[in-house]
Amino acid sequence: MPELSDVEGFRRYLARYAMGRRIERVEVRDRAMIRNTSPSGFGRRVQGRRFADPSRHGKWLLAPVGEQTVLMHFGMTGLLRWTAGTGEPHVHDRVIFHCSGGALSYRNMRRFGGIWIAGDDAEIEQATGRLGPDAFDVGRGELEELLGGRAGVKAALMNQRRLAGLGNLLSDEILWRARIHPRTSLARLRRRDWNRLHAEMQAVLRESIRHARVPPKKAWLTGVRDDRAAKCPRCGSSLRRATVAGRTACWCPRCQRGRR
DNA sequence: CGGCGTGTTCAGAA
DNA sequence: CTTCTGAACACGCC
Repeated sequence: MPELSDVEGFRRYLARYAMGRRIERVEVRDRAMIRNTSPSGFGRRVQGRRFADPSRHGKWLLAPVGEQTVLMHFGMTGLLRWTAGTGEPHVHDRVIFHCSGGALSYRNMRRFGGIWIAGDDAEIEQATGRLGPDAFDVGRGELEELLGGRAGVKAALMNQRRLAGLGNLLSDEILWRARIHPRTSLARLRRRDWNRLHAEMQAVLRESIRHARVPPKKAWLTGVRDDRAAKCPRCGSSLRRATVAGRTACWCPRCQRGRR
């Protein structure tokens, strides 16, 4: 699930339900999900403090709690749930922040990702690694500078050190709309390609954030890509899929002409 | 049983 | 250093 737009949804969700609440107790149901300290050390650093206004950088959610920052990464199957905190937890609730008036669950089926605690910017970077600027904030000129090089365009879009937040679905959607083949080398992009790439990136992100996911609309690649024998929503050609940059990419061989 | 997936990381190679 | 590939991680669903 989680790419930039999903995590932005989680950020708003946390702000809506948990912000301002005092953390009474942290229930660590899977200690492997607390990634850079022990469950008890984690608890000591956040218990008795309140969730403040959360932020997001790429696919990372940063939730200030007192002087500390709780960092969450959602892997492929993570999400947040706010509950009354009184019933049986869900099987995949790995960490539960019991607050005054409810509980925030970090749920994650496949257990990729996890939760880190950081006391300053250096510790934040230790957890996240170097991240490029958030994709939603990047301007047209900046995009070309950030992605400079000769990598394939899909690989570059998904490289979190260059540009933070885009994953497999978002990069495919953006490239499909911009009519650029995912294997095209950055060095081959012309000015008009860069213009479309940036415009479509902004448009896709804006609409995806509005839906808190990449919307599976039939007019979008994401709405049809999972069907067998899927057809391009724009021209009706059979979509092609293959491994690009280590992921299963989906594209239209007619709209997105291949150019190495 | 085998294959697959909206993510990251590491080793190894070109 | 850059870039790419494959494997690993973990779990549920075909």
